[in-house]
Amino acid sequence: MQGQKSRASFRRRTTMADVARDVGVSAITVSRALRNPETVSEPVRERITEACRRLGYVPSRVASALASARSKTISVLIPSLTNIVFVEVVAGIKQILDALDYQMLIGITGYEDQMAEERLLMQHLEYAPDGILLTGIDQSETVIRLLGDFSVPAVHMMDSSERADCSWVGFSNTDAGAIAGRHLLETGRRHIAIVAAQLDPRSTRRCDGCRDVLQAAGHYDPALDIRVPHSSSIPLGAELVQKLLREHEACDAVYFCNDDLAHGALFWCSQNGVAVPERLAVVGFHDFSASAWTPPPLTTIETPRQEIGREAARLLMARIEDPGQPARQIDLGARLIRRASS
Amino acid sequence: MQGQKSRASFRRRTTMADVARDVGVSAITVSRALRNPETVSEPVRERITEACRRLGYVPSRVASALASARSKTISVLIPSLTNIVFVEVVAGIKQILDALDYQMLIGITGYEDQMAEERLLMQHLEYAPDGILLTGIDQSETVIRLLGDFSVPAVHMMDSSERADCSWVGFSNTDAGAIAGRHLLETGRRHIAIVAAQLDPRSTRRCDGCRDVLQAAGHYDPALDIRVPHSSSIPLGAELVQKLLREHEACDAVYFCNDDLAHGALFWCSQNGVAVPERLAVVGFHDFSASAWTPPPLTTIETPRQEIGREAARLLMARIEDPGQPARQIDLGARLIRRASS
DNA sequence: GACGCTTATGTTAGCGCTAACATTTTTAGA
DNA sequence: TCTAAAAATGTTAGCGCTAACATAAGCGTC
Repeated sequence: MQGQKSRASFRRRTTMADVARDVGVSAITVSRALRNPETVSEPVRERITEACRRLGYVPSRVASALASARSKTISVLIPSLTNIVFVEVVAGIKQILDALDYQMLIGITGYEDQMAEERLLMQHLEYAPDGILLTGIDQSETVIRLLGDFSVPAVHMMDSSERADCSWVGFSNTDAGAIAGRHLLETGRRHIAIVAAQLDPRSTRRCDGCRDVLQAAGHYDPALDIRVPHSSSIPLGAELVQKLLREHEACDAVYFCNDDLAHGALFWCSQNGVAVPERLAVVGFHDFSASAWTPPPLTTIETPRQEIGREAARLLMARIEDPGQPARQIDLGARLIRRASS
Repeated sequence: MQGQKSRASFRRRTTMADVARDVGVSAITVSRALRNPETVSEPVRERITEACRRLGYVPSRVASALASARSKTISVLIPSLTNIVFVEVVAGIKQILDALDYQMLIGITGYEDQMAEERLLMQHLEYAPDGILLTGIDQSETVIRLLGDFSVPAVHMMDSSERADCSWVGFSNTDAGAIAGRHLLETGRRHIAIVAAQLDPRSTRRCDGCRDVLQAAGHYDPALDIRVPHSSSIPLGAELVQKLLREHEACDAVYFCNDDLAHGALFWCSQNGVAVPERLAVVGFHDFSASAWTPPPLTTIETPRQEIGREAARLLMARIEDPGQPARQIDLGARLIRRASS
């Protein structure tokens, strides 16, 4: 317990000054040896490295962040941690951040109103993140203004936009929905239901994209456009398909805006003698790992979620390095995976 | 662009001193008004609150952390972000932290060796976390020593231990495996396979628990104890069950140490005419949400993952508040969910 | 009305590090 | 050999906040 300090109750941590004293150089030299090794002569650098190890020195990021105005931290705001879709995005982000020695703070917006996102952003600004990754492109004016006021670079994920003044990495949800609609029309379906849950701007756009295609072909039936606010799940999919078939006998296809709804529908159909795709074609969205194995395997729209996370993180890092850089937009697309359910 | 500061290129953020100057008090009074409102007289407090809002003041956690030696941050070390099991634990943790205004840094150990965990811990110590949540109880001596040296309270999750000197929240993987083994024996199975992937100490313990029960009953066959290092997935489950049935005709039951393996097995069986449970009983582990819907629904061991996250976070917070507190152990148990697959 | 006692606010210093500039030492070039 | 440039290291100050210790103001009390 030597080296006890009055302020805190625990053993005082070894500081850069301790290492400097040990080696016989100034603190800034230690700082340089650790951050820009090439600016320190080799013999000194080696003695510093050795002393760090010997003394068990662990640098303080907190002090570093305060002194340098660089926290080496970014905030990631996603709607949910239990939805595997966003977790995969986060996993992609983390891959890139780990390599660049950045940390990530996660904020959960919870599919709530824009006010909630503003509050969450303000909380995260307290941590002085060097950048922010946001889900979707429908942030409020306040959010945009806050980001500007605090000069925090931001990249939006999982959607697309025409605006040239914001950076995003994602795909067009509208186009992706349209792909599903076209596919069902092309396979001869004429009574196509659109079923969505967990209504956020992105799933709404996916539905609208599909609807527009059906409408243009003259096969849109509003009674088959079912959007419920509940959160997306397997049981909900089972429940909704059951209701749909009971109330709309003519319905011969369903586009679900999430694979888990589609899985629920497929399980229910296989357990209740509804032939898929003969009686009912099913298309999902996101291509979850189980979708290749459901009875029957699910036709769905694949979205490059990890890749979106990685690219968004790369883009954000580039903008942190060089804040003058113009906004960039990266459309990674979404594509139809055709399997036996349609 | 008024208020430009020389050091950083962006607009200088409003500080506590700015607010203090505006209101005509000292900085410490502003600090108190924000952290311990009851220690500041009402009129002053109101003027401060108003000035904060008007000036768009956002406190700096970085400065606060440095000055107070409390980062209001904890580190959570988990093996993987793509495995839903750990994400659910994290979701539980986050619930508690949000309410207490703590943030979480996530570290991914990647099922790797203990050295990797040590390196990761050292990295996280740079952020001066107020506490750490670890997965499993098999950390190396170095990890334990580091935590002691830096006086960082730790709570282990997802497993149990006899040791009274460490805090954990979880369940006995050994017992959980034993439950599966007993269940299969009780339903008359005599050629029970144990199949595991992603071998970490916890899944190994789950297998060993099952093995010991089979052994005690005289029905353990080492040839049916199959443990592969690959990561757990649906396709792997399908592949392994196929191989198993081909090579061991007598086998009449399988215990999988993860539900996704079991799902793969069930899908393969249903697509290849293997009757479950008549020809082959299947038991999984973790009770994923899809397990109630597979063909047939899967018998599995339910583990309270969100609850483990919540309780672990609560326990950690209690130990941060009062470091003198003795270590506590909370066994939340694991229980058999019997469905049609056995 | 001087005494303690509480409540409200202020002063000072410093958390551990790094930016900016200053200085010294080395190296290269004419 | 001298000079200029480059490389290596140091000095100073301060990031924005809070702990610890003043101090001042209110308030009853004998």
